Amino acid sequence: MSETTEAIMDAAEERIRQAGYSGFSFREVAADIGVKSSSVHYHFPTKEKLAAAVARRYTDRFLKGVDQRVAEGRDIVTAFRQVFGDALDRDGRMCLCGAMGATSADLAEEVRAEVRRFFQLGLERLAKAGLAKDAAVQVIATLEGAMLAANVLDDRSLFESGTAGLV
Amino acid sequence: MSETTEAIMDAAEERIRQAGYSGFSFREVAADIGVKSSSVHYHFPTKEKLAAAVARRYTDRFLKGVDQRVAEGRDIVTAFRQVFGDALDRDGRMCLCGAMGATSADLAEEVRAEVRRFFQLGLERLAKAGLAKDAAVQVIATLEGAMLAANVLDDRSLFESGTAGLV
DNA sequence: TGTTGTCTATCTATCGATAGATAGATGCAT
DNA sequence: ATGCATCTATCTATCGATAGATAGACAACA
Repeated sequence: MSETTEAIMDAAEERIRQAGYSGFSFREVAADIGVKSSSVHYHFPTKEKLAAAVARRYTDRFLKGVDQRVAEGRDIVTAFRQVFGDALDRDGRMCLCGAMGATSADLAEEVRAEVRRFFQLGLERLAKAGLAKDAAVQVIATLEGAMLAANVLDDRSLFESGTAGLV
Repeated sequence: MSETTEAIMDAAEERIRQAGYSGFSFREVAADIGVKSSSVHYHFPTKEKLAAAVARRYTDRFLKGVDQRVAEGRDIVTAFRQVFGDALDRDGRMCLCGAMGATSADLAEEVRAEVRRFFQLGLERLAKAGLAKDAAVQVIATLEGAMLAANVLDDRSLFESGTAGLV
């Protein structure tokens, strides 16, 4: 993947996490990295393709982080909590798939499928680690919701306090 | 409040819950109720004012539902869970303030304030009923997140299973 | 007659997307 | 080694559609 392609995806991820799928544009992403919007189209023919690629990369990176922490000996719930917490700290924003999933019904089909994949694989990881279905759903739900609350009220500590009961 | 004003708010609420703040438009709302977009502007001068009014009505209605259930003898967490569940069932969509809050950083200031109010008053109600701060945040977070997961995966039962652990 | 509400018509700005040109790198055949 | 062709990556310019917003005419009604 070329340098520009990666820069486009980075900028797009940040924009989407801030404003959602319908709230980001080729022009903004292009301006962020100092090219023209037509150049973004060269790398990603449509908005749908760009958002889908960003979502897939996000999910893969997310799961990799979880697996890594589990390999280091942490229990699965703590691993999830840390990776969500990192995303909140490092980027200071919503979960990408939470931001897009909130308008799931309005997403282009390919994007919607990637967002679904994020939740499905997350639940799968938790189930394979031995959690019952209810517990797995509760973990994902609480983490996503706590991230949302922390963003809305602009108070990072809400993520900690909202998810403390999980572990 | 006039009949048209109410119809506008109803249509806007539905649109926003489906597509978020930046995903709904005056033209769509107008078409939904069979008027022109300029007529919507007559009742709500700006998009910001319209969304803020819809959010305030939503929050007030939401809290009224909670209070009512508490008055009927239900415990506060069950009351919250039922009201969230009703919103999911009756409207089949995200929580309005969840849908907008996901892009909180991108909202017009007045709208952002109303979304904040929803979370603040929700936490306040839970705290007044005796819940510790951590517990209150966890309840709101889990309910919002479970609604999100149910929407993304298009499976209403995920809301039940994700929030069963709260009560 | 004045108020209320809706209309038509229009404005400016931006959207996603496309066409066509260009400059530079790469590859290959003579 | 030279010269032609292709590929890559960007540009400028533009498309039709749509966004939010506004002005002014018109109708209903008190």
